[in-house]
Amino acid sequence: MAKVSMRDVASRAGVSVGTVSHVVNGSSKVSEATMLKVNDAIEELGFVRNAAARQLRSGRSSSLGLVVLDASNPFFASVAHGALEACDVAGLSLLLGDSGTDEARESKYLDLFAEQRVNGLLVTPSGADLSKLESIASKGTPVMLVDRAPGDFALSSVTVDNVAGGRMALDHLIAGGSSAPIFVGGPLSLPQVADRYAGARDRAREAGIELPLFESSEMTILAGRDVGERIVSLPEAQRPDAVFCANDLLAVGVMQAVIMFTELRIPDDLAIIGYDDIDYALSTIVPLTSVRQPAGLLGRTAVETLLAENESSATAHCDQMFTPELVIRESTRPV
Amino acid sequence: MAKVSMRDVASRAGVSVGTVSHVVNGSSKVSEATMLKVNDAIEELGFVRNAAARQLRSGRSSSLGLVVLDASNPFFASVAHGALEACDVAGLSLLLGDSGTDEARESKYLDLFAEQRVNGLLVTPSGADLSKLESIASKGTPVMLVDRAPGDFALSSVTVDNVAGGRMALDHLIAGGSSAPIFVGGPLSLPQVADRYAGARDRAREAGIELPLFESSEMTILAGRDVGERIVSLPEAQRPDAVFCANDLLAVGVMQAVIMFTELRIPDDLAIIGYDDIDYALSTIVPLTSVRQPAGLLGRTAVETLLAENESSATAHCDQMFTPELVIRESTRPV
DNA sequence: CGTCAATATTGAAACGTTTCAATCGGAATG
DNA sequence: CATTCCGATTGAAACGTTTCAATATTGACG
Repeated sequence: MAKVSMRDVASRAGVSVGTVSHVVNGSSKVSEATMLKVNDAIEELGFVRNAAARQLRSGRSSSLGLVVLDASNPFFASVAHGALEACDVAGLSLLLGDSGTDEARESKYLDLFAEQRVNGLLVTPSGADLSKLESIASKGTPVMLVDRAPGDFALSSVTVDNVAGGRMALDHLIAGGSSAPIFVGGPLSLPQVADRYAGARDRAREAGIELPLFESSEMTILAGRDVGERIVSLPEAQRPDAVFCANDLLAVGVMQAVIMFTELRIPDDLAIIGYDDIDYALSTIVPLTSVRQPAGLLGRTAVETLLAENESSATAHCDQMFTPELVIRESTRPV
Repeated sequence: MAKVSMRDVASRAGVSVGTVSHVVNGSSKVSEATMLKVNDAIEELGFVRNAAARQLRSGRSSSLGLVVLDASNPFFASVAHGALEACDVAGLSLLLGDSGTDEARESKYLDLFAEQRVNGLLVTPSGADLSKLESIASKGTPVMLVDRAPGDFALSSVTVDNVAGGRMALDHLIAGGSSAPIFVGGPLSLPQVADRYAGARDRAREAGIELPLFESSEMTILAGRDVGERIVSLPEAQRPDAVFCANDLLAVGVMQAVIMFTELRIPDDLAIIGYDDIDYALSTIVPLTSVRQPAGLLGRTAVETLLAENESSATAHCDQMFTPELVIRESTRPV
């Protein structure tokens, strides 16, 4: 066990502790010669700086906290991945928390991270009440909401524009000639789903068509397959010519039902468009057109914005909204 | 910004700093009355203990480091999830690192975590040379390899028995009546793939049959589809009656090729079995039989073992190997 | 050779805890 | 009333840095 402190390095190199600190941090001019001596001593002794001590003395911490709803969900995994990239270039460590959409656990992580005096907090909150986060932010720890709008709370956020995404999807379907599209997604209590539907319905109305809602119980492949079975069993006159699904998993489920139970051709008889553009989207039987959400970018931007806010110690809150991007593949008709 | 220290709490409560510490940590008997006073003061002032200071003084850290190959990969996301659960019960924080299978980045995280004086390190190493990890471990920081055997290096590990998993898969195929199975997977330089193949081939030989290898370039759906196309274009006499894929993504790809290009029925004409049992496995068109790897358990066990080793400060290294589990669905013939 | 400025180096005081020997105040005992 | 003992409390010394005013060293210049 190496318990080597700057004191040891200093005495080995024949200089003072202050000088060692300067060498290690480049905080002040040090002559070529002493620098060499000190670096040699560090090498020989295997000195490793003590983050706790430096943080205590300097007051600056070198870590960020990230609390997600479910670390094993690919979307959040990508968010974490992106956040990590940004931390990397800033030389920061990332503390990970997983609330499992449980407010108590979320709160526990918040407390834990407060003790660590993290430089900032990235949180996808579980509940509707963000007052604890607000109070943390007002005490000086920058807080950034991820994939969640702040509503009335005074917090910064990084989100993706779900209304625009919904509109985008319908735009594409209509341009491809669809005159009887439907929307699949749910529950509508999820703000993300509600917004996507709202955007899509608006665009449909502009074209003078309705956008019937086929609500799903959750956002999984199986739920999508259930809805798909409902769709294919409709009388032919009521059958849609296009389906917009609130995420890719639903779209995959719908596609499976269509292929298993009908002879309908995709996209000729029925176009399908998903949302998220997960990795599996381009690997479905008929490659899936999808509205891409930049999960990694979300994480990276959250970190960068937080750091920038920290820098400028601006008190103003900043809401950053990304515009999703349409990725056209073979499950929809070309325009 | 609340900068409240124990000193502030102490003076507010009219006691000494030491007493506050005892109240906060329950480290020594404190009378009911003072305890109340102190807790009141803490509440009023909004005191939060400073992890850096306590770590510096006590020498004990309260965090673990986890370095994975790719944080956005669902397998590692689950590992992280499991590790987090175990940290949770132990009251530890988890620092996350993502090497992207780059040894330099891995090394950078190792250094970063060394500065943080983490209580232990969980690592899925990128390269073959584990001497840096070995040296870290010998300096006193417990290191646990995750999903990777230590080979000749003196390190503890938590893995899943890939040989047994491969054997298990073939066992099931043969029991279902297969007489001409093949193996799909690659590159064989991945120890995981090589072991699965070895186990499967052994079992096949015991039954007096060969297990031809269809090597894939990587372990993705697309690579699987490529191999699938090769398989379906074989002359009928050479066509296998069962396919064992080194992971589920490959299996999905093979399945897609079979459904797209042939009239073969799964499992009657061709059985397919995958590996990992990812969430999507039960959502494929024909639900996929798979050899389940307990990713979450892997992470959780890694943390628990590491903590236990830490406790006992045992110098002996411990290799823990899980046995995978066969999950039978409709893509294989029942026995 | 003396002086001055510039540049390198030093020393010591924090930072907020934990920890432990020392002290205090009572209650119980003789 | 003096003593002993015991639990509750205190005070101060670390822990390993950073930081900054103060000092030492150097080189250039007159």
